[in-house]
Formats: sequence, C-alpha cells, structure tokens
Amino acid sequence: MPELPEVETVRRGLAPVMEGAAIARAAVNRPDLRWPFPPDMAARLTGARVDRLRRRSKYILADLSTGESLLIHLGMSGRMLVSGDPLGLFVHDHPAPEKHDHVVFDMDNGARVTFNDPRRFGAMDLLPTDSAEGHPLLASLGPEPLGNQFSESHLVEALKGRNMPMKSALLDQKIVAGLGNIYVCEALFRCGIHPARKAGRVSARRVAALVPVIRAVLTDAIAAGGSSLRDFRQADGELGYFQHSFDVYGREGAPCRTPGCSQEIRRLVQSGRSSFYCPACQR
DNA sequence: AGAAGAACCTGCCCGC
DNA sequence: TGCGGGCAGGTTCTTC
Repeated sequence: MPELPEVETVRRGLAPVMEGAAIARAAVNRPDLRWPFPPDMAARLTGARVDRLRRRSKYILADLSTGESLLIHLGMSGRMLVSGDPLGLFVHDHPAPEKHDHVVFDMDNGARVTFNDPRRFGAMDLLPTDSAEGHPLLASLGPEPLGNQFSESHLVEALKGRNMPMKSALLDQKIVAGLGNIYVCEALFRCGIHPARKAGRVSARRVAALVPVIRAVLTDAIAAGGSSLRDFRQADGELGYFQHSFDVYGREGAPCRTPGCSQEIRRLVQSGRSSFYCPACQR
C-alpha cells in the first residue's frame, strides 16, 4: 500500500477532477472492503459536491457539501483510476469495468473515478466533517511528519525508554503518522541507524537527526510522485504506486550505495515484515 | 502496558 | 502446465 507520499500523490491527482465537482452517480459494487461500508453510502454521496480533498496520514478525506466527509484508505493494494476526463489531464478513455473495481464515482464534469483494490484491505467511511479528527481511525494518530507538530523533542520523548526496535517504533502510527515499511527503511539507512536497534537506546542526538531525514525522504518521494503524475497525463489515469528508486528497500544482495562502502544490502524479518539495511553503514 | 504474532485478502513469482 | 510456498507498500485484534 501506498505510504504517505503515494497517498499524497493520489490526492493531488484526484483534486483537479473532483474538487468543485459533484458526484452525479456513485456505484458501490460490494457491501464492504475491510469493513462494511456505512449505511446508504451511495445515496449519501449522490449529488454531493466535493469542496476539498485533504489528507491525514495515509487517509484521504473528501469534504462534501452535505456536511459529511468521505474517508478513503487505500490499504495495501488500493488504486484510483481517473478516466473520461473532460479537463484533458488524463488521456485514458472510459475503460471496461475491471475485476476489483469496488466503487465508481461519475462526477458531473464527466470524470469517472474508480477505486480498485484486489486485496480489500482498503476502507471507506462517512463522518461528520466538523468532527473528523474524532473518527476512530484518526483519533489516535500521531503528528504528521511534514507538519510542525513533528519535532525533534516530540520524537526524542516518544522513543525514550522504549524497548521496541527502531523499525517498529517508526512504523507505529501513534508516534508518527504516515510512514510505512519502505520509507522507514530508507530513513534509517540515511541516518545510519540499524533497524533492530532498541529505540530507547539510540542517543537523543541521533534520534533528533532522524526528524529532518524523515521529512527529506518523504518530500523527495512526493516530488517523484509529482513527476509521475505528469507522466500519467500522457499515459493512463492510474493513481497509486509510482516508479521511485530506493537506496535499500528491495535491494537485498545489491551493493550499498554509500561511497566507499563495499557491503551488500541485507534483509531482516522483524515482526513478519522485511527490513533492508547495510550492515556496515547502520549500527 | 508493551511487544510479538495472527488475521484480514488476492496476485504474482519462483522452484519443483 | 500445475501446484505449493513465499512474498507484497497496512492496520487491527489477540496473545503473551
């Protein structure tokens, strides 16, 4: 699934065709994704204008003219397809319905937005816009890594005395919201911290150094997503993952990219999830 | 309370 | 060609 940069890229791709437009028709093709859809979801969406698309962590929130917001999570395999686009941003034509097209919005400007999710770990819900942050899925999220709340002192405080591995700590959405497996690996590599190192035993100085690195890793990835969006305009309307090069993620056995380092990247399984790291550069 | 593991699903890739 | 095993970017729930 998309981590924060991919979700932000999806949001940016959807905004031009959805913001200011109304949902003329909503097709809900199954009763649930990870959880049941809210009651009468199609009816509650039909006729609603999308005033704004925003993002909180890995969730997209569509604020509607009805006073409700549509919450969207892409899970592991969720994608958005934009087609029939009258603005000329995407050249893809109306595709035939495909397997796992679970929800389809036809906007009153002629755009069609299709949510496709093979593994169905994704989710959609409707909630009152004015109390969105109280939603169970959002209430316990930590600070946005690109926002002011995510500071050196916050991270130092959050990791103090923790016995969990650094990898697990940065994946914990209560500590910082939006990182996933890929960008945690990349941030730890850039900081020279071993993924298995106990969080409480990394010096405050090194923990603090992680904060700007996390921001940079995410900002770089969002920039790469932006360039992939321009490519979509020439290819198809598919929004989800994008081509991006990583220093360690997925590179087991490949040479470390640190100048002068001759080690190979290794893979380690922690809590059932792969971590990639350089045994020489990360301690 | 904190940390590790299982569970939720489908698809793809590899080796036999 | 088919089948089994392992893998996948998330999150919650259960268990220890």
